[in-house]
Amino acid sequence: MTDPAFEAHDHHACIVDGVAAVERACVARGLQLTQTRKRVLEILLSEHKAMGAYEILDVLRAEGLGSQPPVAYRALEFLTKHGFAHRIERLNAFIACSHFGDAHAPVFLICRRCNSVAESRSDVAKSEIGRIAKGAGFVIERTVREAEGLCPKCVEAA
Amino acid sequence: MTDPAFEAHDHHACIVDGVAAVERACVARGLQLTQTRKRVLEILLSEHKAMGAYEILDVLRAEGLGSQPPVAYRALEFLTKHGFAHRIERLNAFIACSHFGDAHAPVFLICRRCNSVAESRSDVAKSEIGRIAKGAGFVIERTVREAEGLCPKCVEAA
DNA sequence: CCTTAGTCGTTATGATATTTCATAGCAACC
DNA sequence: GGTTGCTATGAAATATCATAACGACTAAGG
Ligand SMILES: [Zn+2]
Ligand SMILES: [Zn+2]
Ligand SMILES: [Zn+2]
Ligand SMILES: [Zn+2]
Repeated sequence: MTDPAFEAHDHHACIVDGVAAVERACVARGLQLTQTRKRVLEILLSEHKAMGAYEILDVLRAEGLGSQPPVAYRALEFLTKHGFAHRIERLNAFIACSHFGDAHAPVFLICRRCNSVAESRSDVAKSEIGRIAKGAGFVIERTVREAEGLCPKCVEAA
Repeated sequence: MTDPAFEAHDHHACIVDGVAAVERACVARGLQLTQTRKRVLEILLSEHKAMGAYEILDVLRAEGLGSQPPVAYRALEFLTKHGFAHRIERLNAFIACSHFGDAHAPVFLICRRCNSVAESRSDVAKSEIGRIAKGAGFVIERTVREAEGLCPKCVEAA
């Protein structure tokens, strides 16, 4: 078992398919994928890495799509709110969702050497954090599960 | 099964015992629990809530123990580095460790209503995130596992 | 036309974190 | 005693991340 983010793949298709899927979802759910929102999604899809809000803003600014922080944050809020992107708490950064579809509780593997980020989905109910919460009578609404370390390539390189 | 953070307990003992345990550990490991470090630990222990660095700094400043951000951050770095406190990524804030002792991979339950935070320990190797990483050939060095939701009290109140 | 909800652009501000350079205290060693 | 190395501090500036607030624009529905 390997992960797209950690191995070679047709990345152009990654981007095209990702945008198309979100476009379909927005139509289906009556959401407006405005130009800025779409562009931010493309920027996030352009690499399997997490990008900071200001890094994204730099690109928008260069393209004349906005220059102030709220422009980027609003687009990111839209994308994360609807599950098209995720926020990586450990990095204060964002990444496009790579398990697109329904709502899910993502798990991230973050390589500290090459900065790649892989997303896995997981069932909170069956996870350890779910078990702990249940035992404590705690009702989970959202989870943050991120592991930092070395990806297969970087382990090999080291 | 319940959690200290989520139920009534002798909180004064919580603080005293917590400081005493860290003092012993510092002696044992040859670490220096300086006045500022000790005071920051006490501040963190004073509540089962996460506190922001500047919130802590305000207290230090009022007591003449330092007024600049690095003063608070250095003490927090010391405490987190040695496992006496943890950083809650979701909140950009810090909390005293409540499972004091050896190195561990903490799991946090964060109540969004009353802001209490409970810490559990867990074995990464046996957790879902560990299983996912293993399958991907990813070597974990650190994990962030935080659940946000409602604690037992707040569930009942709602 | 008018209203309303959503979006957008901008200014200003707040909150969090790091970098940099300089200094103080202390113990080991010669 | 003087030097060296180490750890902790102090102080200033800067970098990074995030939100509040307000007015203007626009599309959809009556
Ligand atoms: Zn996802
Ligand atoms: Zn890597
Ligand atoms: Zn702990
Ligand atoms: Zn609560």
